[in-house]
Amino acid sequence: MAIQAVRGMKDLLPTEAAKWRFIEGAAREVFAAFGFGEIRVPVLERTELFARSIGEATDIVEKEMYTFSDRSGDSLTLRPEATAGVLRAYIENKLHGQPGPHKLFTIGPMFRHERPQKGRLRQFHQLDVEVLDDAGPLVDAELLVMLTQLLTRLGLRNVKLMVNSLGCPDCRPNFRAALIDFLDAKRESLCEDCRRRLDVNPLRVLDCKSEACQQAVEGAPSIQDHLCPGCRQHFDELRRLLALAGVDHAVNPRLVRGLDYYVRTTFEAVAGDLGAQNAVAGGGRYDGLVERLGGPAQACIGFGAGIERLALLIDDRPEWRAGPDLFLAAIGPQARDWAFAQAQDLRAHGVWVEMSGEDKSLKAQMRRADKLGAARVLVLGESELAAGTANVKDMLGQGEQRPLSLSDLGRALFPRHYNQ
RNA sequence: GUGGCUGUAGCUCAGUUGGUUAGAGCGCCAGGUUGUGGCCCUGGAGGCCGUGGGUUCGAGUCCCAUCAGCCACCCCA
Repeated sequence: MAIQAVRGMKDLLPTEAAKWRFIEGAAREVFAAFGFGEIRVPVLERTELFARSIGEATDIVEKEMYTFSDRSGDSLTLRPEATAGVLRAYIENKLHGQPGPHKLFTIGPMFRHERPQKGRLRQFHQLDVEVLDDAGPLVDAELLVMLTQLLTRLGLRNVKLMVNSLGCPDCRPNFRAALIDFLDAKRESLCEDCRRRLDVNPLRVLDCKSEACQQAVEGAPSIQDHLCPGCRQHFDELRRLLALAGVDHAVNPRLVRGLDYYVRTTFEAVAGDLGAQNAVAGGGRYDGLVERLGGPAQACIGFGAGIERLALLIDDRPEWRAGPDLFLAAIGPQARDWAFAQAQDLRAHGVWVEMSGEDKSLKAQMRRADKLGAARVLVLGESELAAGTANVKDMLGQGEQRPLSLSDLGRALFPRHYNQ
């Protein structure tokens, strides 16, 4: 029995990888325009880092992390998200000593032991963006503009941006208390999960999918009515700036986040045609986190976007399947030797060349060239070799052929490649 | 972690109430003029019917277990 990939871990084949390069390339360009620098951090961190940042009581930390002891007995964890590691690196390398704000992005795999389904894998990949040491609503707005530009660049329509404010340590407790008061009276009509949530994380009851809960939640107090003046002003300013930048969005007072560290601005980009796992990007402000991880008190904001989920929304493009620039169809040992040597020279100039690895009939070689999607084929036999001239066939059009001197083939066919 | 559906050729799938050598389309290979692809025709290769047990004279078809995939719950990107 052949060995299979670990559950929830997927191979990325060349065609799919091309799509990923497109996504990552677009992200790099957009992020660069907003002044973000790349940071690469380890995939393994000390378990404690995530317990402290994400929150002990979250599902992620409680039951979804890949945690193990290494050979020296340290408890390590494959990162379930990127922010904690980036902040650790930020603090450890004392980047906070430099004048801020610091804009960082990273791209890579995350790991969560969940049951796989559409848009959800155990190893998945995120584009992750963080702005450190900036409290203002202007950065919040810029981050959302950047996300919007990225989605546009990727050709994604039918993605909705939802924003909310979660309040801060000053005002959230009030809201929380009001919410618990309200829900407690309806405890009986809540689903089993939500009765548990009521004690652990009452905000989550708000976005429960069960109909009973949706009804019960009808008329519940809204965080939007409980924001303290500071949070209120922050949120209003954010919305004003979003309007100025022309960013379409909706305020969703029930939008909550699964990680404990979020405060104030939170947001989520939701794709209409993705099924149940429809959040394609999500993030928010985490002002107290750097301090909690042992750094200075600095306000920060960031978001993560799921590459797999973005990829599900993007159709293949023909340019990702482009074929060789030239196929060398050689007949006979001498022609094959010449073609072999010529191929290496063309490649040294950056031309994509293919030739048949075996001594096949010309017909077979032509078929091969066609299958590969070669733009042109050079037909080369003993007589052409002797004459120093061979036909080049255009495979993309009607198949016209024209004779070409073999002595400066590369320069004649690919002047751009040869003139630099 | 819970529930439902699915697992037959490289891919997409047929496979009658359990009954001989398991099929199709696409793809692949070769040929259809001696040195020219795409369309067409002919031939060919390729399956421990996910895996392990069981029932039966006989299992791709039935039962159990297991693994994997999909979808949903949950959670989230």
